[in-house]
Amino acid sequence: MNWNFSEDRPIFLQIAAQITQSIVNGQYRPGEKLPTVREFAIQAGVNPNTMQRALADIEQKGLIQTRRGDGRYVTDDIGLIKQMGSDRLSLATGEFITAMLALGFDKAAIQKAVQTRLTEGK
Amino acid sequence: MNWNFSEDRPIFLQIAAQITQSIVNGQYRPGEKLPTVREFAIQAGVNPNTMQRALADIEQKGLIQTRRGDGRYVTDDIGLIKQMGSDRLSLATGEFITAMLALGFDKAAIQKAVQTRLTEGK
Amino acid sequence: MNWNFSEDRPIFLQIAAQITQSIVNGQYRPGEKLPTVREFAIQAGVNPNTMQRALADIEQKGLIQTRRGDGRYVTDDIGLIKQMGSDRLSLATGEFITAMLALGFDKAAIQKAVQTRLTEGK
Amino acid sequence: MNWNFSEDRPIFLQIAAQITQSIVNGQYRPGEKLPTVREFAIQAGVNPNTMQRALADIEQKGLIQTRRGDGRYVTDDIGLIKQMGSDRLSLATGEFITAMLALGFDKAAIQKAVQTRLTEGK
DNA sequence: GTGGTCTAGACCACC
DNA sequence: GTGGTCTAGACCACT
Repeated sequence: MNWNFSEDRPIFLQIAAQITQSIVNGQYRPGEKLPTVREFAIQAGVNPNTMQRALADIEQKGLIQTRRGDGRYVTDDIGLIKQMGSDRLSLATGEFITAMLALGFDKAAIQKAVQTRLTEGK
Repeated sequence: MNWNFSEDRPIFLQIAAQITQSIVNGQYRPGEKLPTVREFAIQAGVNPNTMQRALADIEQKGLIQTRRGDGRYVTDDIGLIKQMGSDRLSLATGEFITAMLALGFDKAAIQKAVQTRLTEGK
Repeated sequence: MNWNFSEDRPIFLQIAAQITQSIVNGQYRPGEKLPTVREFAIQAGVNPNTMQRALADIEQKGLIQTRRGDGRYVTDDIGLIKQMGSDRLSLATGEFITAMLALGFDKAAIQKAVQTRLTEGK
Repeated sequence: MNWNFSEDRPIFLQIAAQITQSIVNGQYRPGEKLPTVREFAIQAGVNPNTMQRALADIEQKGLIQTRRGDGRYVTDDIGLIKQMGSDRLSLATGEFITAMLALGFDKAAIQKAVQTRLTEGK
């Protein structure tokens, strides 16, 4: 995982987003035990408090669960994980398109821009 | 213009983005005189200082120009305005796609999501 | 005269400086009649009030004199004009060197920078 | 640092220039932590907001970096700092010489004035 | 009447 | 405790 943060958003949110991402894309598998807060914190080079907050954020969404005295585990509710991914796709797509339409681009232009980006990395 | 702000980002940035948008999409035309800081502030329901900061932000990008003792004007550099729009489209598209790929969606899924959204409002 | 103004200083001061300059360097000769405020204003593309203020500024230093019902004339006090030039040279040199020393450049570096600039246009 | 401000320029610009100067001349070293906004503000006898604006100005040029919740640090990019110094020297020299030539002084006169000033403090 | 600057003081997010 | 944002209100320079 590449832990480089931008300065315009809270670090803990960026961490939460990245870990969530890793769960959704399967890098951390359902039911798998996660590193400790301290390990995560060292790895990311942030204060343990910050990491704690990020994990609490994810837990609150149900993606991870804390077993006291044991550690944190990815949920084994595969449906929830998939749901989370779909939600993000849907939400991000909606925001993206709305913003571009507001800028005055028409549907064809947006479609073309997406197309170009998707194929250029080929 | 709809001046409703979300709480998770600085208001002055949201204002700057909205006014920039209005310039890019042609709502404010090149060379046109803008409302005064105070008018804008009242309209948006914010403090004149906040509005001033937003406008300074836009000016710093070259989209508007200040004539002291007179008022603020949209730049008449049409190229710059178009450029700004293209930049935003390109940047937003890149971020959107990168984020979705990171979530584990493949190109087909992304394309389909965009397609669906674009045609559904039809 | 090239009337292009920077935005970070009052326009009337920039105008005053330019006209003063033209008197010091002999472009307007001692005793010569100057254009009217209105002519000057049109030429420079500014409000007559602004030009008026600039000329008042110069007059207050004694470089020009107003003869009511007639017009404005450059002073015929050649000594004063020369003095004004020397003052500016001295003042500007002092400010320039003080600022550069404060930035940490030593005398040799400053001298070299001046030398280079003076000879490069050759 | 001597915090005495002239009235003809915005205070925040004067502050920014002075702090920039202190970074360029090595008074604040690369990577060093700067005083807090409030400390700086008290020291200079200005409102914290004014100081904040000055620091934001410097940050925008890349000379300092903000670590949120922690403090501000001088950049450790020594090249950038040196560059900034050179830029200022070059810019100031150019402006100085251009202005003096416009006043009608020839190269020899300018050179002599600089020379005199540089050696007189000896 | 325009924009620009400054002060004072409050509140919040973040580490 | 750190920086960031916002409000309120005043004053000034400029056109």
